[in-house]
Amino acid sequence: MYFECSGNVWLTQGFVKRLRRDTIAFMTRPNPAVAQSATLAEIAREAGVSAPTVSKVLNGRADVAPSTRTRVEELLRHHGYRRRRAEASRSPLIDLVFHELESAWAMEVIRGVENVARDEGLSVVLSESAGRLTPGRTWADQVAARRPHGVVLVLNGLDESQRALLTSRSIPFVVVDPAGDPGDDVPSVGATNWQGGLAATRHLTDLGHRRIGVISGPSRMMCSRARLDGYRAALDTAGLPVDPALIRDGDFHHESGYRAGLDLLKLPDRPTAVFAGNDLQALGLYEAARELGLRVPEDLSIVGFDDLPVARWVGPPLTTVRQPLTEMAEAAARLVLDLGRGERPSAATRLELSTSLVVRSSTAAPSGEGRAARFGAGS
Amino acid sequence: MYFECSGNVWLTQGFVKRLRRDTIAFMTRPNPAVAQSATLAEIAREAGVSAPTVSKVLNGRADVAPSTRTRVEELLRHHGYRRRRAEASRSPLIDLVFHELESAWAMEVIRGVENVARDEGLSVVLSESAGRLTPGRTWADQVAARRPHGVVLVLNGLDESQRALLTSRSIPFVVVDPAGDPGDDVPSVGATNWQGGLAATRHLTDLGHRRIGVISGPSRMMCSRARLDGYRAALDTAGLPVDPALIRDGDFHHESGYRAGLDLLKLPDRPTAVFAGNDLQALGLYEAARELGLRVPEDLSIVGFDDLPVARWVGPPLTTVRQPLTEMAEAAARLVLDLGRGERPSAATRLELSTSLVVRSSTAAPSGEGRAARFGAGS
DNA sequence: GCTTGCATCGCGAATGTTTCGGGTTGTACT
DNA sequence: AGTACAACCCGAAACATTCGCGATGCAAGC
Repeated sequence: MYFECSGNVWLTQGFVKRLRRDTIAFMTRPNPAVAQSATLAEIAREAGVSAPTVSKVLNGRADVAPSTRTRVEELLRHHGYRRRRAEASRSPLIDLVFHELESAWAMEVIRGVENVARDEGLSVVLSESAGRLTPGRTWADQVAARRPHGVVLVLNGLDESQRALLTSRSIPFVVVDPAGDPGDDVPSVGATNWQGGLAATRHLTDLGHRRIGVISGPSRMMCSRARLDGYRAALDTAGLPVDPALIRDGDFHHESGYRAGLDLLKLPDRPTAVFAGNDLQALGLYEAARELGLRVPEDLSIVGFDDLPVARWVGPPLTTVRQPLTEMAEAAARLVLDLGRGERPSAATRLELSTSLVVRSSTAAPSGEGRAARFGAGS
Repeated sequence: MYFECSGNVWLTQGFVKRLRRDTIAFMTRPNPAVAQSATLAEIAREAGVSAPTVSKVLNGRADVAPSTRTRVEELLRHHGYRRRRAEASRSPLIDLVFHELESAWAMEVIRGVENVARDEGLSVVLSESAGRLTPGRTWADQVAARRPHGVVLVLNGLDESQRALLTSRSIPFVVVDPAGDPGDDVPSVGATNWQGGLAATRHLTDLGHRRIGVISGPSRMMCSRARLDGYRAALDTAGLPVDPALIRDGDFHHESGYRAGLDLLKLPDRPTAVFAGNDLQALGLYEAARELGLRVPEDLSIVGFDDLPVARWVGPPLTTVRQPLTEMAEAAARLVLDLGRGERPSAATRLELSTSLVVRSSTAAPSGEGRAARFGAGS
């Protein structure tokens, strides 16, 4: 066995032993200047409580009076307390918290985090923040209690108190596809949604479409807005007007794609193509088109977003913007682990992986217009 | 707060306190007859080693001489050692181990386990057993190290040594949809696959189909075989011959459904209906049918199995056999937790949830035959 | 033969954690 | 006012686990 000593210097056992004997254990004594910070017991004494109480504070147990808790926390912070034994008391875990555990979307992310975790010998803890837990205990409490190496969050919003909790326990975290304001100084990983929306729409304008509808995601989510703006930019570039009547809101689920689709397709001057916002909404749109007897892509071109596995499997295979969800999750996991090792600048990192258009068979030139169909439906 | 006392009797705090005061703590003393089994320290003394050494044995650390290890293990077994404090030294976790983390299938199972876990204040640890870990450490080692309340397994096979490891750490486990021999005395949760295959096929015979193909799953998996046998039984009941030419093997993935579908549909006397074995294969079959210009359900009826969310979303919506994956996973999770509490007879439990046919729009009466189509394709 | 290098094994002491009984306080009911 | 009760809070003691070191044994080199 070897001993690692301050970074990259390795000492053999024999050397250490000789050194210790020769120097009469002078150098190997814990150096008070480097200050192994106080022990739990010392903190306790100073705070005028018992060791178990301090332990409880550290572990976020419930039965500590708020006043005591703050006093102890103060002292802990002041002393820069660190568990003396067992810095390995971080569990070999990485937490993955979804706001809502649904759809194939989540699966891709899970896979990505799983991959990285396995490489690092860690396991993945999955939780959903939406449903309520035992009252008083949020996901953050549970996460803090198990001391994982890091947390990957897929949330709509990050509560300030939860964030403080993680920070105080020095558990690093990264947000995937954050919905919040971009002003946040939270490290995050996303995709180039704007460019994706642009590419999707430009693909349609390039095919010759002039009336292009869009079903946007929830407007509170940044990614929806970015995609929508990409759509607008593409229309603008092509010299086409942005018609508010062709813009519909959805919630990224199948059902809303169906409803918004019916709306759009029943317009007197219906669009010949629709950018569906995501793949699930695109599937809903398929259904609406079927119901109205419209053929895809002959009568209606459709572009999705995400490139879920199912996009390849539906009929006709869906043209969509590939969002590298698995890679994004991998990047997030790696980033959070690096943060834990202190290997990254603490400057908030914002990583954006690029999207790419995947052309399949759900898009074609508009048939009813002046220009003849230029492309067939073949894949 | 209430105190539970031996099963269903609940005592109020006041009552307990009064009792304790009045009886001068006589009755509430730990009863030596109920024998809190030996502590770690006692075991250590008896074995002639120190407490830390026993601790290491318990936790499977490496640095214990084999002879010492066996001696201590012997004593532990002999005394029926149990952690005295901290029966809660089980982490508030429940492990969920997949052989392969793929497809929407897994997502449903995850959701089910998640639901139960949240109710119980536990978190879910997800792992995949297929890829290799750091050499020498299998999923079972990791699971054993974190002492979860239970393990839900979704595996093809359960290694004997891994099983022994879990048993020796008294970590209960349950297998979902086991692929192995039914002779196993492992508690498990499944679905009525045979009945499902029967119902799917009978639905087709009832519609008037006479040539019904089937794309089976991997034959080593019990569920595939059960579904196939259900298919056979249904044909038999309807007085139809079982034509081996109409039976194809798949691997439950989209691609194999496509290939097998092409095979079947190119037969000179092609089937008018196919039971696709599962939903993914049904989607592959859709694609094959599209490619050959066959309409579903007019020219070809298709029945799937599983009822994944996507089954509702494809065009036409897929008639399929609903397998209550989420409920199965919930049942498995509950079962494994009950096992951990010793609330179930140790007799191996085999739970089978029932499947049910969900008729959508991918099935109709055969059109080319004597009897006219009786049902339209509308949903 | 003696030293050196290295690995294995086990312990003492330090450290953190859990259990669970008891004190204190606030509240509702008599 | 008195009683009963439950919530809340804390600590002593019991307990498990880790750290660092020493002891021992083996093999190679001088």
